[in-house]
Amino acid sequence: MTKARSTRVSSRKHPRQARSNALVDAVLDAAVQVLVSEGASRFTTARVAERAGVSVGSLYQYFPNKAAILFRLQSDEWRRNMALLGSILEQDGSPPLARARRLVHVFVRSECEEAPIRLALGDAAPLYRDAPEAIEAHAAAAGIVGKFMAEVLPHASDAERALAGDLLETTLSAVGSAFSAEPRTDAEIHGFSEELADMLCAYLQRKMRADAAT
Amino acid sequence: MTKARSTRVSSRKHPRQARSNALVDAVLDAAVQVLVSEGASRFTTARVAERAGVSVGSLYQYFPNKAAILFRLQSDEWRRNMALLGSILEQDGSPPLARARRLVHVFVRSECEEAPIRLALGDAAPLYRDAPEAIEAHAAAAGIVGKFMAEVLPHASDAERALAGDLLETTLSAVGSAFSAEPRTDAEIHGFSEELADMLCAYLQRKMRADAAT
DNA sequence: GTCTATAGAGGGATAGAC
DNA sequence: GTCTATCCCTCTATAGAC
Repeated sequence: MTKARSTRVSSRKHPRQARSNALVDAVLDAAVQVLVSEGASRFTTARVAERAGVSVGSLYQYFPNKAAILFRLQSDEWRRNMALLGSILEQDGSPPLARARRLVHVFVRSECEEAPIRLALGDAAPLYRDAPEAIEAHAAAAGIVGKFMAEVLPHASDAERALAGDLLETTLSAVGSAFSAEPRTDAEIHGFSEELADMLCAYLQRKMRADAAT
Repeated sequence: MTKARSTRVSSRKHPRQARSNALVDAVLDAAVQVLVSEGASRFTTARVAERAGVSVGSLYQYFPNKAAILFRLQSDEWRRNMALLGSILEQDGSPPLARARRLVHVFVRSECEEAPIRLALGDAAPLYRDAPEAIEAHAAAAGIVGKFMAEVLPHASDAERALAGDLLETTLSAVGSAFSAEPRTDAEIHGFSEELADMLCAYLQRKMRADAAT
């Protein structure tokens, strides 16, 4: 039993990247707890170790330094978002705009659920934007989105598709993140998602009309 | 003469909020220099004072603590963005969608120019999101955008207008910020702005059609 | 493998001289 | 008003016992 008191923070779906050490899991869970409950500036190795019920010494045997813990948390989040993106956008069968709309709803809701950790992580982690994992994640996303765009705009040039896909990806990610920065009710989430989906679909439909008129 | 070497960083338009102390200006300029050249984690009162050519003691006579310096930088940025928003969106004469498009171009370019400072500031400032100045800035923005929306969607309900306006504001701000996180060429800035403007206009036009069919 | 104890560095803020 | 010197605290990371 961990010391986890009342605050349910890590929704505990995501059964943690297969086969790790129990201590590593404890540290990562504790890291999330500390980040959310104490804030980024009070995120220290000592506090994480204490909350995890292990000693700093042990912690440092599995993580070379503090940044490595934060980085691992960030990587996990990237992986989850990739999985989400792929699983929804690649469902053949339903029409493209329906898939896009569904993605918006699921993604925005997911962002809201993980907002506390995401915000604290953003404060604590001076952006791993250039890390290989980040490049890789972004490439994967671009691939999935690219496939989607090819389906939607079959006659457009690669450059046009890339630009449009980039705009969609950036918008979904940035707007979802900004919206979830404040606590939201279910109704707010639904209403805003619907409106955001409207915007993206209006844009896509305009593009599709132009593409069809080739 | 300051020690400022080669890097031109603060575009030195914005003649610094009327009537301040020279020392305050020196500190704020130095703060930007340190933030951009050394990064958020190395932003210390000692370094700022050194770069400004004053002592820490003097610095602390004008700023109660380190956070106050960062906060002042942040406030200044909010003010500038408000001025930009108002000056473009409230130009009567040109049609609404043209103003919106122009706003996108100017705003994205502005964001790119100030990206280094904005990024570093974001890393350094554990969220001023709830500060009165932030609330105030956001309220001012909502007012300007609200007026614009009233012009564009005269028959819509207040709630509908608020939702649409909120989406536009959030999108412009969040997407502009995300886009400018990486260095961009002039061509990239122009192309992306045009595409973003297309998206926002496609959304607005759909809304306007629905509004006209009341 | 895991612990305790601590070295070692850095930085925020202030006291008191000038 | 401005400076120098320094206090005190926090934190990372490791050394060495068990």
